[in-house]
Amino acid sequence: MFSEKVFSQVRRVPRGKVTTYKEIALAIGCKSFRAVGQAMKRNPDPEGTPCYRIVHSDRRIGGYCGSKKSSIMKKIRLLEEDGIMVKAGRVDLEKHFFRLRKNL
DNA sequence: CTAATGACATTTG
DNA sequence: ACAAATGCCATTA
Repeated sequence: MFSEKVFSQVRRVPRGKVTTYKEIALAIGCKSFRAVGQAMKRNPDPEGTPCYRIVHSDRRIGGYCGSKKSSIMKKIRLLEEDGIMVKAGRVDLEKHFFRLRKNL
């Protein structure tokens, strides 16, 4: 399943690190960042798949579940628990960006 | 198979 | 920075 591959990448992300939909998509082998997000929505947290570590490429958090603003708050909370400071829906990708692809 | 949608990305205004 | 438009892939109706 496509989602399974997505989850695999997310699990590879260590604590205190985040990754982008694009990276995950590329790491999987396609360019469907959206399909990645969908996989999350369909599976919020199957068994150890912290989707809150997934952020946009613009340093935005985006959503998490349900609406938007209300959901990012929870994401921020979880990210802070991991040691990632989030300000106004922005994450320090340069500090906590985990590269899934080996070569870069 | 086609149409529509989605927690997106990128470009343009 | 935001809005709109376009592209791309997967899933669902």
